[in-house]
Amino acid sequence: MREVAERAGVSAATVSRVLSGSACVRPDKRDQVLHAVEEIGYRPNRVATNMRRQRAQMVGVVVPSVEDPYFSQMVRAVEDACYAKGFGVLLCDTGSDPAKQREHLSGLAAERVAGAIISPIEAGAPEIGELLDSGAAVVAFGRRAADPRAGAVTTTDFEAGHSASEHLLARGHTRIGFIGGPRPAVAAAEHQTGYERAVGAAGAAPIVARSSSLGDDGGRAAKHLIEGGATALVVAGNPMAASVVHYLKIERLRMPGDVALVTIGQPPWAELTNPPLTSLAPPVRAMASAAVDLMVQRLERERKRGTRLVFEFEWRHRGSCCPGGLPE
Amino acid sequence: MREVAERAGVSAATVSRVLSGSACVRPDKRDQVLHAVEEIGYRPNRVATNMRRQRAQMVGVVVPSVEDPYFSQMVRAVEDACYAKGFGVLLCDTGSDPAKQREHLSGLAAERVAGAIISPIEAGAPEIGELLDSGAAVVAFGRRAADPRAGAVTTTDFEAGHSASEHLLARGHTRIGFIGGPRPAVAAAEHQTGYERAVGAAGAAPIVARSSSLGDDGGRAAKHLIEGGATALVVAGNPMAASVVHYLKIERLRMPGDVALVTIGQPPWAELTNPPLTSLAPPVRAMASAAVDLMVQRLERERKRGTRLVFEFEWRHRGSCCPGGLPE
DNA sequence: CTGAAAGCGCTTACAG
DNA sequence: CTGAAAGCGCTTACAG
Repeated sequence: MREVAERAGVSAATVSRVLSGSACVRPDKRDQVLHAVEEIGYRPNRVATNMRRQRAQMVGVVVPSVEDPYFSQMVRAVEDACYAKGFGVLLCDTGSDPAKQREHLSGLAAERVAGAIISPIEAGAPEIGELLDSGAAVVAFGRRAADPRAGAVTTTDFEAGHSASEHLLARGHTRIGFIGGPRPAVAAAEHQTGYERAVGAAGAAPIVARSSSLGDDGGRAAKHLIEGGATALVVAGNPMAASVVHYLKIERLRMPGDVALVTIGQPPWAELTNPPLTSLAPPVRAMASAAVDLMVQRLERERKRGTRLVFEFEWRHRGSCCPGGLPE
Repeated sequence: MREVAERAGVSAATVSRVLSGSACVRPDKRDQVLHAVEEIGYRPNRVATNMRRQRAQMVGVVVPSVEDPYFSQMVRAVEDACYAKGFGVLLCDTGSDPAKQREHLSGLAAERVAGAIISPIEAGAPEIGELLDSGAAVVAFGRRAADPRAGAVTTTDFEAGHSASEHLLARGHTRIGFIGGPRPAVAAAEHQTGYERAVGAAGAAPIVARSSSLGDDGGRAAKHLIEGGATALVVAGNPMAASVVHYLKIERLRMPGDVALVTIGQPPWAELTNPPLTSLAPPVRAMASAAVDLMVQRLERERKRGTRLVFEFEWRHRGSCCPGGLPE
């Protein structure tokens, strides 16, 4: 920058003002600066800018696994929105490991990111507070964070579990199984509660299998439930759904004949299975834009409490539940 | 940090030395510092560290779309390796848009990232040179970059196109179609050349449909080729494969009876279709670790030319090609 | 409209 | 082993 200033015959301050457009500069000087920038091939050093501003133009995105299409979509949409607003995206994949999540969260605090959009495994991790203390605008995605200062974009998870179950009950199923995600996930717990309430209200007994990891043992869970007499399954989460579908294929169990399936989640391959999957789709893209908007709002005007937004799932009636794939 | 130094009764230099472990410090002072850090809840400011070091402890990862499982896997594996080595990951999704790629590349240069792992749409984008000029260690992933200073981790794309075609020829197919990715992709061009060579050597005429976008019109391409008499298809890329499989489902065309399919790529849903997909799988995880290793090597000892590593595809013989899913 | 100057929070020769 | 001091490349009151 000094070089540019010299060559343009102005001060560094003026160069800065021209480049940032922060103040008016006489047109001729402006042109000289721009010219010098061109000649030298000057590239502003963003590290220095961040240093000066005491804040990195970046937002951390914390997810349990980018390989889950739910999160790939989310990351993609968040990246788009951030890019449009001039933020870089610092991707943190926790692999569903609480320890790794904690390290990533502290890392983001040390990095002085402007904001973070996190899908917390541990909603109550103290590092979330640390991140907020560092001045970052935090928005939880899909699951709420315990800290009230964090905003949140969530889905109607209880309702999803409930209506998926009712949908199956309405089709005459009385032995409905539930396969959900690992314990700490708040959303997964709500899916299950919704399921239990619906099934219980119908006088049926809930039969639940819960997986410890993200989908690895969905097949085993399905086997367990089906041997226990289940004729229908509510399956929450894409990796879990993949694992269950794979198991059914191997066992040559037909959907919906042998087992009816409703999945909570919307993997891109839902239409490629035979039959395609009836599912409750979370509006991931809309949620992602909303999350970034919420973050930016918090950045602009300081607020004490984070705003919470709730999105509804959308039915995708396809063949895995009722033969024709038709609703009701 | 000043506060910590005061409280511990030492200089800032000593605090820095304790925290970075860069030099020996008398144990008692060390403890005092650590204690003060604890008390104040001091969090080092990484922005300042980066500023001082003139380099961010970060690596940029540039991909056309994280939603393509090929890249989700790649990003995940790269993130893992970077995390282990203490680097943050700056994710840049270009949406296959050359202009966005250029902006992202310049952005990474401005950000003074230590390195970058890029899957270039435009292998010859001058911004790659700019990034290298900024001092970053650049490794191309899946496609080579034109600049010789960049390392590369690629696959045997020509061979894949060739052997996929030969596999189908060996099964008696004479009218084999090829559906590949958009033009600028080097890998896609090589797949096609391999296909053309194999088909040509067998005395058959190549019939090619190429998509402009990443998979959207795979169905249309398939329709075109099948109406043109193709009894087998080589399909390159996950999004393209999804689109083709979807089309075949809708048209109730059976694999491999009506159309035999070999895909180049290995989506996680390859085993969920009916029948499962015979494919040539790129060893994405191994490639990703190799890419990070290459990057770190370049970081440690300055070299003029980038190393190039080539990986082979692995056959996954399943049902979409020959009924039993058996090889040969 | 513009420049001189201070300072963001670290790290690292340098001297002791 | 340790401290004082310089400096990384910007931005921004402040004074003119």
